[in-house]
Amino acid sequence: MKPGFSEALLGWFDRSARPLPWREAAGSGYRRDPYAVIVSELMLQQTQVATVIPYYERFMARFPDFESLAAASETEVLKYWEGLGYYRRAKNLLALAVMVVSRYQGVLPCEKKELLKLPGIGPYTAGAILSFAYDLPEPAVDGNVVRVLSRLDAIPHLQGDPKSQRAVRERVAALFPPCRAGDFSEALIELGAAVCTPSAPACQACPINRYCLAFSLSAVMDYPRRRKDLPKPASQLTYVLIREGELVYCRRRSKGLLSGLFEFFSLSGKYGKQEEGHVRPAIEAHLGAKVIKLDYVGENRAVFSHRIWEMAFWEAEVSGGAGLIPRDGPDAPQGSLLPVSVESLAGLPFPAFLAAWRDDFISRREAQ
DNA sequence: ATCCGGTGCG
DNA sequence: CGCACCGGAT
Repeated sequence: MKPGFSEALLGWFDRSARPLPWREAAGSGYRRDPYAVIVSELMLQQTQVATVIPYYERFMARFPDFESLAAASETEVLKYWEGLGYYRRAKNLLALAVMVVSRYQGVLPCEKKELLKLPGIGPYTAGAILSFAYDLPEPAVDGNVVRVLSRLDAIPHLQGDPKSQRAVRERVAALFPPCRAGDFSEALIELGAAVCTPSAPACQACPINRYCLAFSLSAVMDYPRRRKDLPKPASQLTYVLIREGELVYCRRRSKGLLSGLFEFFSLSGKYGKQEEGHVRPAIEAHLGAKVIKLDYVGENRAVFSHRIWEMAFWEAEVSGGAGLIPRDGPDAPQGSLLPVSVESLAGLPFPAFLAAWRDDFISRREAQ
């Protein structure tokens, strides 16, 4: 690399870095608080900065350190994660806090090998912790950095490809300046997020464009190569928000997609406005209760990384169901419905596409 | 409608 | 190494 590269990047970072809540200086010898780095980096996996900011603020106010988080219930942690997606990250974060408190006396290790043993910590996040918190010259290679380096060297890396990630890690390791490792690491990511963006890079404003091979070849958009996404199979289902008096029947998904989150009663198959004649007997058969009132609410789609759900929403009022429902508490196995009071409904974690409906339902009940 | 993205498992 | 895992921005 020509001389002046890291100076140009760091100078731009000093002028332009956004003042993000997790970039506050830490006390006590760390560049940044390791706990704050973990929370923000777990949230930032697969998720945009603007989305994360309010979640981070609420989470850190409620769980300010490993100890407070380790003592929390999974349901409460998921509630603070509600709407952020990829809920396994929240469960990993809780498990990590428990391990840090029980096995490391509340102090995060500062060795890559140890960090990689913790749940939710892979090569990127380990590098981010080591460079952001401990100021060590460990590469933190995320999608931004792969893109920046792919363009800088005009190497057609394949996004998400482990071989490309490894190659970029080695390249970044060789680029570290003699000091300011943490700032350098963050600057590469910041540049990818703010300047060297995927579809509309601001090359004219880029502080390192004179070092960029793809720019000099007028071929920036050729790098990196995008992985072609697989087709997403669609499935159809029907959700029914069943109310009996001041109770709503919910269940908790125990594995796979959205596991740990709550949902309403569901049927496979999408039954729309015209198919009340199928929905009503299905509810009555499952609950052993009489449906007093049944309203079609609408339809919705949930697009996941690998599949699509096409859904119809109904609301039902029943009587005579409560005696037949096992009252197993919040960790009841998947499939068994439990009655939840309308007041406590807002405190349970639901996937985003149901949370909006739930909140609308609650405000309609309050308006009465 | 399309684009974007780390970790962990088998 | 392919696939499972979400939601918001554009």
